[in-house]
Amino acid sequence: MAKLPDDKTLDKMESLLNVASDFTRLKIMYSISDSEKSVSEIVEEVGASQSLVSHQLKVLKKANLVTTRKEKTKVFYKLADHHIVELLSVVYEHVTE
Amino acid sequence: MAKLPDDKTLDKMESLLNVASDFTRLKIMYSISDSEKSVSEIVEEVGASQSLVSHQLKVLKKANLVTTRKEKTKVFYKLADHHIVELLSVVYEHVTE
DNA sequence: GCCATATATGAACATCCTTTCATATTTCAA
DNA sequence: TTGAAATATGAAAGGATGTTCATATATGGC
Repeated sequence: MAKLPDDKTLDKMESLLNVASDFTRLKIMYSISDSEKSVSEIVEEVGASQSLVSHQLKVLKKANLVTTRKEKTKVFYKLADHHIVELLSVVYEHVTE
Repeated sequence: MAKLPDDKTLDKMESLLNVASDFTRLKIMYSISDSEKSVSEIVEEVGASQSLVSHQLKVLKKANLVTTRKEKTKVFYKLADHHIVELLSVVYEHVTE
């Protein structure tokens, strides 16, 4: 395994893991892992309140885990890159083996 | 990407990510990623207090991320399996690309 | 048994986080 | 421009979490 990363890198790793480590946000990430979805669609799929989903989407966006596209009154969210899916896969494999 | 896992699995994923998402614990995991180490060696390498390291090792052990081996007065810790290293790698790649 | 070393534990504190509730903002249609 | 739909925001409550400090427990050598 590689050497211990410097503190700055470890900080970023901690942040990423922190953002990923939430039940609601995990559901949201899975919800948009196939294709982009509007907030209301995510709310529907995830089964959480509109407010909560909006708050958590903001967290995900601030951490650059998702990107957005606006169309009329709707806002579509999707995962920022493939690393996110890989991360979810590795974690999923670990807990379901 | 796969379907949304059931709540039980998501709970486990959340727990694993939660445990991994801490600065001190990340350092500890890297410290023992090459080979097993005693608590005092980990304390030395990580640069945190003995108490903190012991507390966090307990967290890691409870989550089954590490295993232990006792020898005389020393306790050696090592990563439980290869998934942990993979997880660290994926996260590292994401934040350093 | 007694001491020194290694490790673990418990309480306390401060900080951060998730969630809810109420409300604000934006955008379009009529 | 008024209303409705979609999304975002702010404050507040409640619980969880990381860290420190002091102390306890265990183990082996003498």
